[in-house]
Amino acid sequence: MALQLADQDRLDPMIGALLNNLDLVAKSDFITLKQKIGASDEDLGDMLEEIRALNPRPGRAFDGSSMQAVVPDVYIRPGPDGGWLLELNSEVLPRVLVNRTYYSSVSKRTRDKKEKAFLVDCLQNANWLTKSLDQRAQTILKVATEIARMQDSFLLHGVTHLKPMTLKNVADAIEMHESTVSRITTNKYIATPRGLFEMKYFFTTALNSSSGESEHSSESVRHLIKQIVDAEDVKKILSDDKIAEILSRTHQIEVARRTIAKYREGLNIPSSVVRRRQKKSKMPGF
DNA sequence: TTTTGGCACGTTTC
DNA sequence: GAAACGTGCCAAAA
Repeated sequence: MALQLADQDRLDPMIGALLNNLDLVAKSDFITLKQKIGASDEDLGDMLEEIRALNPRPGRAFDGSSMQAVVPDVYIRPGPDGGWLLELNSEVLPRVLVNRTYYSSVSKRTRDKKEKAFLVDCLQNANWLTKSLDQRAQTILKVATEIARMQDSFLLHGVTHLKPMTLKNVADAIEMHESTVSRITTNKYIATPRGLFEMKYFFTTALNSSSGESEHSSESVRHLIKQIVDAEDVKKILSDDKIAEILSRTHQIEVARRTIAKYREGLNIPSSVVRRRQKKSKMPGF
C-alpha cells in the first residue's frame, strides 16, 4: 500500500505512521490511533478514505485474462548472406480454399439455368475472396520487408540503431497509400532476433543531428536518456540541460532541453531533484 | 539562481 | 482535418 501511495505522491510521514498501525485501524481504536500518530479527526478521516481507495490486490492488474500471449504475424530471421529472411506466420492467416470438387458435384445435379448462374456467381465470389486475402498477405510481407530493409542496423545492433521512419517513407517505397500501411501495421507483430515488436514500434520521428547526416529516431534517443540517467554519478545528478549537452557532445544529437524533459516524463524518470533525494536515501544501506 | 513544467505555435504525421 | 510532436518562452518551484 505504501508503494501505491508513493506512486500517487501521497506518502507523507503521517500516513506512513498510519500504515504502521493498521492493527489499530482494524480494531477501530481510533482514539489510541490519533494519539499515536498525532492526527486530528479530519486528518484521520481523509487518510482512511485514501487508503480505502487503494487496490487491495495490486497484482490483479497483471494476471489473468488481461495478459494474453502475443502471436507474431511475421518472422524475421538472419539469412545466410547477411540479409534477412521473412516468413508469414501461416497460423494466424485466414485460410479459405475453394472446394472445387464440391462445386462440380453440385453443378452436375443442377439443370435449371438460374441455379447454374447462381453457382457460377458463388464460385466467382469465392475466388475473389481468396485473391483478396492473398493480396493482403502480400502487402503485409511487402511492408515487413521494407521495415527489415530500413531497420537493418537495428536488427543487428539494437535499439540505439533504430532509424527514424514514417508511414510515408514505407508507403512511398512500396507504392501504396499511407492509410493502407497504417492499417497493416497496427495490431500486427513481428518476431525478430531482438524480440517481438508491434509493427508500429518501428515508426518513429526523426531528430536532427548536428554534424553527420545520420539521423536518430526519437525512440533511440529515449533509450540513450535512460542509459545516461541509470549510469549517472550519485554525486552529480544530471539536469535536463546537462543531458542535452551530453547527447550533443558524445552522440552528435541536437535535442532541445524541453524535449529531454518530455521524454523523461514519458519514461517515468523523476526530475533531477527527486532522483538526488532517492539515490541519497538508498546509498547508506549499501 | 538553477531547474522544471505549462502553454502555445508551427510543422509533421496520421 | 485532426492529432501528435518538437521547441521556445515564461513563470513556478526549489
